[in-house]
Amino acid sequence: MDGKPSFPLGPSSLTEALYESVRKRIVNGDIAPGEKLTEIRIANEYSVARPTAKACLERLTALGLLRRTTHKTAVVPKLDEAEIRDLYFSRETVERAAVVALARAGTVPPEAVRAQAAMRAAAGDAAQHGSDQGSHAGAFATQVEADIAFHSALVAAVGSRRLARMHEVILGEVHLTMGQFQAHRTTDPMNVAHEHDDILKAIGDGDPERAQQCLAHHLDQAQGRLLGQLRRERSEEAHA
Amino acid sequence: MDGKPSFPLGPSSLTEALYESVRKRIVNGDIAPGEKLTEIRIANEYSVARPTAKACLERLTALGLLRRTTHKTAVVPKLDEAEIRDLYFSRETVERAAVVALARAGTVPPEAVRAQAAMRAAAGDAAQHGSDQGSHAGAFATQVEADIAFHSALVAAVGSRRLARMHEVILGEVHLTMGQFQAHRTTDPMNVAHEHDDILKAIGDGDPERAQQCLAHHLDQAQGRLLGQLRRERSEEAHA
DNA sequence: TAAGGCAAAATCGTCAGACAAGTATACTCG
DNA sequence: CGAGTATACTTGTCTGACGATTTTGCCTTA
Repeated sequence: MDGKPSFPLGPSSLTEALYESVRKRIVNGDIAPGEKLTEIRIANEYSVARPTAKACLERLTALGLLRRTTHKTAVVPKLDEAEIRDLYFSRETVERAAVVALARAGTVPPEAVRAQAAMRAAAGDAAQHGSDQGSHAGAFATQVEADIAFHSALVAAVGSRRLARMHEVILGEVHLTMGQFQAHRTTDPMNVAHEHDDILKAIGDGDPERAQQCLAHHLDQAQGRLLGQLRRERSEEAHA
Repeated sequence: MDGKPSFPLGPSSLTEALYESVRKRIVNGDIAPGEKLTEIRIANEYSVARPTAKACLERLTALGLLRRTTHKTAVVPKLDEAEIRDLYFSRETVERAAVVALARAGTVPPEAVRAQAAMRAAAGDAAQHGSDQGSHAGAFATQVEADIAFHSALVAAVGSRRLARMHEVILGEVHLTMGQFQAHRTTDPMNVAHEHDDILKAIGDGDPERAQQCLAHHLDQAQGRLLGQLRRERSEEAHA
């Protein structure tokens, strides 16, 4: 490493830091949907060896954040309507199993409560800076992270390593769509926070049926916002 | 490649063939539970470059067939009771979603029917060669493959790429436990075939509730056989 | 002008060889 | 026997290279 890397890596292990950095850039739209991501580009931008860049791309591909087939350049996907539906169907499969298990145990995960508090704080920030576009973007990113953290915490709290791994397989795409479509902007963040509260309450009350209903409603709403935004973008393209 | 590889690779792409070969050796016990699997060993046994061996091990690790952490040698896992329970919990999460979706559509997957026929044929072979240990092992392996194919076909028939990917994450371990514990031997293969028939019938009848009950029963039975075998092995070890 | 073909460039797949870092094993000493 | 140290082994990452595949650009033809 004799060059000055464009995206400096921190003190943690190289491949881990590389993966995290590229992942973040994909999720936040810095590397845009449809954009090609070559091993050589990553190797140059981060001053790492090409095999290291390759491993990074392979990992991102395995987690749905990139699409890549043999002998072709990786590309950041943009999900269409059918894919969003499939994503949310699969998401619900995993997360329903999680909330049902938690409700049966009557176990409210502290991490989910913490993520919910972070979500409320971010929602408050968003309302406060409504007229300040720069801080608005920051608060929005925090909302997304808190939302992801909430759902991840629910799944993680079940204590099933395999359920968590299956969740991870789709979480990249979930995160990607939230970044790409920014559909969160089309609703009051407090609505999302209320839906989370409903889920937590049903879990705490030991009511598996209600827990899964609240979750299904919440995910339906989220999916609906994404699909609405997708249709808006498609209609804007048709007029351009 | 100037040496003669110990395990010759076919005409398909190198990394794919390597992965398949090592995966099969792990599943059939040729590379035994607890056994360490170094990059250097794979590179030598297959006459490939070490990075190629590394990529193979990483892929097997991602799919649960190996355990590997940073700076340590990969090892074939042997699942304990808690892990088998977790595996079957997660398996049921995915497969229940699949049979419910299929039953709602009243769609019996032709591939599942085909796998079921293969299973019956293998069960017939097992009964016929009951006293011939060599062919018995072959028929057993075919039963396992047919069983896996049946369940995979159910999930694949939903047409959800993400559900299939989540299933794949656990399928390696499912396959691994079946090979390691050979618990299939502790029941008449026709019992398994009947349980598959029940699932298919419920799907064909468009009865989601019955489909998931039949599946749950089937997986409970399978899990019970595995746990029974695990306890038998543990008690044999205690006496050795 | 548009389409097709071909050559060059770009990218990916895999390799050999090497050095650094981390872990495991063996040996020695108290 | 246990602890510490040295050595061996393995993994992480790199450089440089060759071969294979895909993409791009240019030229020719209809």
